Amino acid sequence: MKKSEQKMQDILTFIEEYTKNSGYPPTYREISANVNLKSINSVKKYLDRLELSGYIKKSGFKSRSIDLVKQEIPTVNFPVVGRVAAGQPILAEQNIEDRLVISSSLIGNYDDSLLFALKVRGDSMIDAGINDGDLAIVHSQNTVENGEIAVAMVEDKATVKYFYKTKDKISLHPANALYKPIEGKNISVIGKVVAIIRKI
Amino acid sequence: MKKSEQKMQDILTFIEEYTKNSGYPPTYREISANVNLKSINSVKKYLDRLELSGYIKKSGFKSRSIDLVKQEIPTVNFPVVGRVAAGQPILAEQNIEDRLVISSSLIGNYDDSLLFALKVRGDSMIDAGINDGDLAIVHSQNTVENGEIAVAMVEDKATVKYFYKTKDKISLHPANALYKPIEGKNISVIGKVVAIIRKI
DNA sequence: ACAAAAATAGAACAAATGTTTGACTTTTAC
DNA sequence: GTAAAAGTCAAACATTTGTTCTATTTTTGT
Repeated sequence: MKKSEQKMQDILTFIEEYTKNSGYPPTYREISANVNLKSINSVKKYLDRLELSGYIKKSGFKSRSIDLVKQEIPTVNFPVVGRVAAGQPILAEQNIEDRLVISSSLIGNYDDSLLFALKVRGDSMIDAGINDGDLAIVHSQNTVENGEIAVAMVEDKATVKYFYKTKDKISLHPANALYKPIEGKNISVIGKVVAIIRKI
Repeated sequence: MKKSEQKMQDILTFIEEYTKNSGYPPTYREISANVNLKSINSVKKYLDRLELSGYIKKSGFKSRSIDLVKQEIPTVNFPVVGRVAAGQPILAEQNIEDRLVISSSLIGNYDDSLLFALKVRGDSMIDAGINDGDLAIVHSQNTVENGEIAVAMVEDKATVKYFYKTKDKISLHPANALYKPIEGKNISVIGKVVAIIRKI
């Protein structure tokens, strides 16, 4: 590696760290002081190269206007809801216990604002690999396809089950021989389980 | 709400958006032009208030030195490794297929740089709720406690199993009656499974 | 409605920051 | 090894940018 390429790398690293720590990018002089370059002009030349190479973007004559064109990992940000009370909207302020972030690629291509997480209670879905205490990532929707895992409200309580619908009724199937399917008209789907997360 | 409090809110929002879009914070004049304030001095007074209230931090006389004291959700960032080849270090460049981010709170209190993820192959751990295709988040370590779920190298292949050690041998137990435990001396633990993620 | 307090405006100022220039030194490529 | 290219340095410059000051207007609390 050329000596100057190493310096280019050093400068880029310094900009990244500085920006992360401060919340704003460094000045040319701050860079020069930290990468062992006594000339501000040298810094400018390196920054010009970094811009040409596509690592940063600058806006001429503006101070601290180094924009790192970083390849951030895309994420989704969603609330964890605690008890789901009937009547209330699920995402009401008082239901939200926490907020989490995960890579978008870990779930499907869903709208960020329609996602929420719910702690699974009980072992009724254990044969589907969903254990008591697992966190279910749920996409809010009023209907799901047959065979998909749904979150549904049954007698004012949220439950996670396989969803099946025939022409005359809806049934929720557990994945555990110890439990019986739930059937009835008074079942409303509130979402589809799109991912499961378990802390071990 | 007081009129000036609304303006304070507007300014904070503008700073957040500007910073997100540009990668660096706005100048006083840019703020003044965008929140309908013709005086730069007014902007300064608002920023002073915002700093007193703890919403931002400034460094006197520095340009664009508005640091948003945002309450970011803490995350960990780790690689997804593909095939695990024997001999090579697991985290070698060529093994890394992707990088993911998840909230720190979803795993234990582990060192960011020792985490990696591995796609689970087979159904040998299905009774532990770990299915074929699940993503195991693994903490690199050379030993685990009895009963914990480990990633171990067996005949040059990585496998996920319950770990048990007696005084004379190590055994790896599947969670599936169809499989038999693996025993032997030629077993090396490379990590402990700390979380499971499944995309449905 | 009124007085006090707060907010706004405009201008001038000083510090900082990016740019340019030219000479010198080191590195690179043959 | 040598010449060309690239990198470094220092200084001067122009622009941007935060700060300060004073007067005026608007808002607030009673």
